[in-house]
Amino acid sequence: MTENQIPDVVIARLPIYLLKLNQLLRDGQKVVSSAQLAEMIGIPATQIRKDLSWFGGFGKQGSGYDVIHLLDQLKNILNLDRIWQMVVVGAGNLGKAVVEYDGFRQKGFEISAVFDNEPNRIGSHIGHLIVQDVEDLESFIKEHQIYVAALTVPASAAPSVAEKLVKAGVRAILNYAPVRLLMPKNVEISNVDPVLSLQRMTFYLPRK
Amino acid sequence: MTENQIPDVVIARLPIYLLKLNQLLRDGQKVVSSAQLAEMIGIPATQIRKDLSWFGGFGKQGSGYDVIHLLDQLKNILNLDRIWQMVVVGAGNLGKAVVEYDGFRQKGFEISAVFDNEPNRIGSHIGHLIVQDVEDLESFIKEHQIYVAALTVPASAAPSVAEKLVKAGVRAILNYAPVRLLMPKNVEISNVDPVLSLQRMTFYLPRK
DNA sequence: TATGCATCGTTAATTTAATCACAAAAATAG
DNA sequence: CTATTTTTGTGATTAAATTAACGATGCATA
Repeated sequence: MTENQIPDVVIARLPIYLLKLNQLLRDGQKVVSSAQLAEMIGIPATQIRKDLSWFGGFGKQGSGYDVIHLLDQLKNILNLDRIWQMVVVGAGNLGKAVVEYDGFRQKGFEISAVFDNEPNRIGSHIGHLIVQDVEDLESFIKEHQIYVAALTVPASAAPSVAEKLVKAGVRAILNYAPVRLLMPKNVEISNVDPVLSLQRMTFYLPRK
Repeated sequence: MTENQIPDVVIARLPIYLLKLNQLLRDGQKVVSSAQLAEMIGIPATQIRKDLSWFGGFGKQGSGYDVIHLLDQLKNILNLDRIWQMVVVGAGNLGKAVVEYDGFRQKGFEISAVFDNEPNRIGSHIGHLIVQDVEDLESFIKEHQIYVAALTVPASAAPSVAEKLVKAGVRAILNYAPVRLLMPKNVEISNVDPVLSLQRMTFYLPRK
């Protein structure tokens, strides 16, 4: 039972390749070598080739990778050859910013509903959406078969809301709350905490 | 010259410990063992001990770590025993959200100015700040000795603005633009790109 | 004060990831 | 058509990170 388990770090790099390939596509470049891609991204070429080889050979010896073909393949691998419906829980400033940010839709993540528990927020408009009562969260997720959610509630509320999301069927959570959520291992979680990033970087700064 | 180089991954975990310790402090817990901390965070206890041991022994055998003391030590290690002044470049929706988010200030990162290049934004108010002309960015950074910046401009503008920041003296950039910025290695960069996180997670989702 | 238990700090072992090195394939030039 | 160059894909190697193991130390209890 030696399952060909692909490392997480490899998966995490694929979206970066995707980003760069999209840029090359816009620039009208048809073919790219691992060396060129590597230089643009700032990692070794051999790592790109190794990463891609987990999924088979996408390149052509002597010339490199066809940009469009590699893009298609990566989208396929990452399950990005479809639109993902997504709910946002928490309609405060952060939730509002997430809903109004157009980058999600552009990349295939469509926000189909926003929820909150505060009566004065429920019913208000954010973009083209109307904030719904978090009471209706679970039924909405089940009915619309939602697998992806963004969590923009305060840290104190995050664990219980996350649990609700998972119970209803969500399998990927983008967590903006400054807490670490413990999840069953069939649920993916990504933490968006810019403060943690800053706190990491200050380690390397001169001590004034 | 066998410099005791501390791995990046270790540094990246310290802010997570900090986050949890702050929570324990608020909960009034005085002492915590590596095992308890580990369980709360969801990583092995031995990793926490190993990580901390890079910086010396902070714990007491038989009982564990004094929460306040460990907090102090970690803050010290991460250079968080001070306020960091920070500029934000880009006063669009994202920049506005960043400036209005109170979490930075609460954790010791004070936003001291916002810049943009659009004439109709320059002079407008965001929170208690007035949007300044990006022309004045470099002189401001030099004059106020700013080392930290958040970049909330469009992807197309990000590389040139980043270069300006670095030239003026910034050494840590929180990059919200969906591009990979190549930086000299004495400059730290953290990318905040929730779409990349989503694209990573969808790999693990059932294929519909 | 002595005994047992809890927990750290650290060295060693194991696992995982990154890099090297090169054969094979395709393109290009002569 | 052949030689040369380019570039991939991958097995082998090296490096790095994680995990395990355990001695040493402090605490609690009788």
